[in-house]
Amino acid sequence: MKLVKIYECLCDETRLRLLNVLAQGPLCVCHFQAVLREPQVKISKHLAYLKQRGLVTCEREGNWMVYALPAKPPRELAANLACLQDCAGENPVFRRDLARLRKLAPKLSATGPSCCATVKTR
Amino acid sequence: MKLVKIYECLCDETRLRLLNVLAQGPLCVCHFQAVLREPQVKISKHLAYLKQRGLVTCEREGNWMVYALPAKPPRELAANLACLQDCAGENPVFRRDLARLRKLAPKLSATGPSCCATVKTR
DNA sequence: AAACCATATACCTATTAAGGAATATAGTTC
DNA sequence: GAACTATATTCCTTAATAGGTATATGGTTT
Repeated sequence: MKLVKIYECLCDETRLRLLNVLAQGPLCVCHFQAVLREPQVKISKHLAYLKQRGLVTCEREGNWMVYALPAKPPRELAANLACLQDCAGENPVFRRDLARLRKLAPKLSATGPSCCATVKTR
Repeated sequence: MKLVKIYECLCDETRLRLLNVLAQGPLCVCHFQAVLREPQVKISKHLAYLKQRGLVTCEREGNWMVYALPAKPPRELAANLACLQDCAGENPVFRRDLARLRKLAPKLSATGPSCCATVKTR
């Protein structure tokens, strides 16, 4: 994976927020909307951008699309995601997102992918 | 320093190469030209870009402009520069740049800023 | 199969950036 | 001060990206 391509993915705030949230576990688009409070198009397009460059994977579950970080990310990606985690803790926006995610968490399955689909089937 | 701004600086290959070389120590523009084998305008403009965003500092020494990484970079920057160093080692382009820098090194002062100016005055 | 839901895509506009050619600037040397 | 050197800036063209509105797609439910 080309280093520049990784950084291109990281140089947009919305995408940083998506990746920061994803570090906590897989999530579907509608939950991203709730956590980031951004319109569906915006979220969807940035996820598509990330997916095309291999920064995230996705899987359909019924009506929902569940996005996740790659299971075995290449070295450069792993390093940069770790670095992002390291830096994101200080930023209020990222912290607020994680707070909202946590408020959502009780409704999510503890075991399955943390998504609407899982919520529904339980 | 905003995280996104850092990544904006990192998402261009020329700038990555500049920063990779700078990790070895300060350097002037003409040496960057020799190491990267890129035209002066290109180097100069990318250095200006980096400087404006605080990723590098510069100081005039006679006719030469000596660029360097900031003495005390903010946490996020330090983390990302370290990460870059960690990743760059595998990339042939970065390695080749460092090899060219080393070939230049004997001509450079061991103590002062590794630049033409220093070379001249010794 | 029709209505419905979550998500993706197409199309548009505005902004940003990259690269090159030519020229300007700041400092040095004679 | 005139010629010279290293570097910066201006101007241009081209390409990429962000964001929004509207619409399409794929799967589900009734």
